[in-house]
Amino acid sequence: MKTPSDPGFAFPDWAYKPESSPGSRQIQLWHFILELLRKEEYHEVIAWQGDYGEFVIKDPDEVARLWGARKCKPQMNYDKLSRALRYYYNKRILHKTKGKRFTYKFNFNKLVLVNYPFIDMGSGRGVPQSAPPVPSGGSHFRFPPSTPSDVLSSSEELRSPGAMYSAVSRRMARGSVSDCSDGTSTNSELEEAGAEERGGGGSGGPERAYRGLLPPRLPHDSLFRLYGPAGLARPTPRVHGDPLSPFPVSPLPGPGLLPPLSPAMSMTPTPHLPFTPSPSLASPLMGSHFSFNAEDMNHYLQAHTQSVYNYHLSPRAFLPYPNIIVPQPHRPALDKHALLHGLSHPLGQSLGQSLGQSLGAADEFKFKLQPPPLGRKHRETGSTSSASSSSAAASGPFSGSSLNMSAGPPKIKVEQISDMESDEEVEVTDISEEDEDMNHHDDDEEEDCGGIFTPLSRHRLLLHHGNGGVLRHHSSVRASTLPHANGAAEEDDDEDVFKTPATPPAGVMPFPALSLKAEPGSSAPVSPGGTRCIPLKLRFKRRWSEDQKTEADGREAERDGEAEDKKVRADGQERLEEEPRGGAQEELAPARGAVILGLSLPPPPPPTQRRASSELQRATAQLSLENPSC
DNA sequence: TGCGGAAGGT
DNA sequence: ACCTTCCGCA
Repeated sequence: MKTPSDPGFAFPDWAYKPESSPGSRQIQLWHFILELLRKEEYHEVIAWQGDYGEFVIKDPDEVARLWGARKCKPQMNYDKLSRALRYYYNKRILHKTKGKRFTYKFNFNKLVLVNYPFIDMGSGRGVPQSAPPVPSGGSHFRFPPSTPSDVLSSSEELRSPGAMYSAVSRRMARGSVSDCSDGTSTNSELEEAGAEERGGGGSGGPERAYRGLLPPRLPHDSLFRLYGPAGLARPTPRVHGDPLSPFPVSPLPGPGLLPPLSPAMSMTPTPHLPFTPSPSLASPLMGSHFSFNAEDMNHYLQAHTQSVYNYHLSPRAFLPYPNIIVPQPHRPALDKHALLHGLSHPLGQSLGQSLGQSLGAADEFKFKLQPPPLGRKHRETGSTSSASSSSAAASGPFSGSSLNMSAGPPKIKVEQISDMESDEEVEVTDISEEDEDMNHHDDDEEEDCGGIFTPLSRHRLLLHHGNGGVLRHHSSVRASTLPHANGAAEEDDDEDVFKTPATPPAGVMPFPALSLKAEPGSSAPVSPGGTRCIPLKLRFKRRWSEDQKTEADGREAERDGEAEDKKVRADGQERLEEEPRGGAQEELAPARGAVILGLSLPPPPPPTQRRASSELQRATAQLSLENPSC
């Protein structure tokens, strides 16, 4: 199949195809939905609601019309659109919120938001509820078990928890946009509409901010600092450079090596990933997740919610943003790495591209994560979730993140090892798109890809990177080995997704290699060599130790929240927020961090965290929804 | 309303 | 692969 190369790392197709990108003509429905959700202009027709990732189609006909316009299918109607949405159930991209009309919920874990930076779920602003998606609890995310579909897919598609973070970041990076890529596109109706509203609305504010989020890759250091490594302490490591990497990159290898894929990536990964959740990823080793301080973690968490973050991004996403790339001036090492990875220069290239190209194009990155899980379906029924949850957590959603790229030498694949049946797969997605040019004007809210990377963003990104890097390695490495710790994992699949968060420990890391750069104070750049040189093992060990500590703390935190999901809905979002807090936090934390990195995120988080969220939200990029060509 | 099979298109 | 279209069932 797809696998291109052997190796392995493959993203789900849907995650990273270029076509999927928002801008592209081939935009996928879920991408489109996210785009609409992120735009205030459309909040009257579709908006985040309640639970994290939950949205309501307020005007089905209009949404269908917009979708039809985007796809040049004038005959589109809600009946058809909803059929398409139902297909997502099996893919686990979406679930239906039972009992609520026209209300669906994204399974962020799987999504690759990458592509969408915009996702912000909530802009909150306008929207009433706004808040969407963010999970406060971070972990909570679980979906409701309900869906049978969960089953799964095995494919790569879904599952990877860990990844999420990355995704987020990526998204940020990307910005969205299609336009960027296409250049042309974009605009169409949506834009039009948007324009109108915007003008009046003021949407500008937040969104713009959002853009900033993503920084280019470089930041890791910065990020790191921000949060302070303190916690971490780990000196070393850090990450590497890439920040991003959530994906994939290569894992292991050297750390430093790879630069991150995309800017986006950078962000994400790093930090935290929460854990590794996925079986695959998570390796035993990892268990620990990376460590960051608790505090740091918390921050992250707060900032975003984990869940959301989990999305994977698609590779392409990165591409778009040229800017993202790393700022750092030099980084020789990176370059090299970049090559491997695909990332290349800072500037221009977006990771994505490179990745694709380098790796081989088509598959671009192949990060393969794991094989698809089989079992889910069976389990679904059970829904059991809770138990699994923990386990799940472990494997969690996030785990996916680990993506790895294989870049260099070490290639680490993330494949599952055995494949057990478990499900967990890791996904990784990256995003890459090509970036067009570097410049986009920021201005636009909508389109600009460029905007995304504003300074602000950068900072944040940086943070992520720092941490992330380390983690990733672990994860990646581990992934291969790991079995799920929990047996439960199997079951959860569905839930997994949501759960993800919980496990803190692990760490997540999904990000592989890339990140690793070193960072420390000294030079940012990690040289590939350098980093690599150091034995990874050592590094891991160190981390591991730390992680373990953390884990211990965090671990239990996880809870499930299964029931909650469902219920939550009923209550409303609010509940969500509350729950998470307790023990969950810790767990979440990692996740969140990711989020932060990533970026965008959903909506507003809970009150406490809101601020972070908001920032994220702001960051959101813009995209154009419709397709001009039609 | 919502689900999901089936056929077909790209 | 990802819908789009159509349709029967609940």
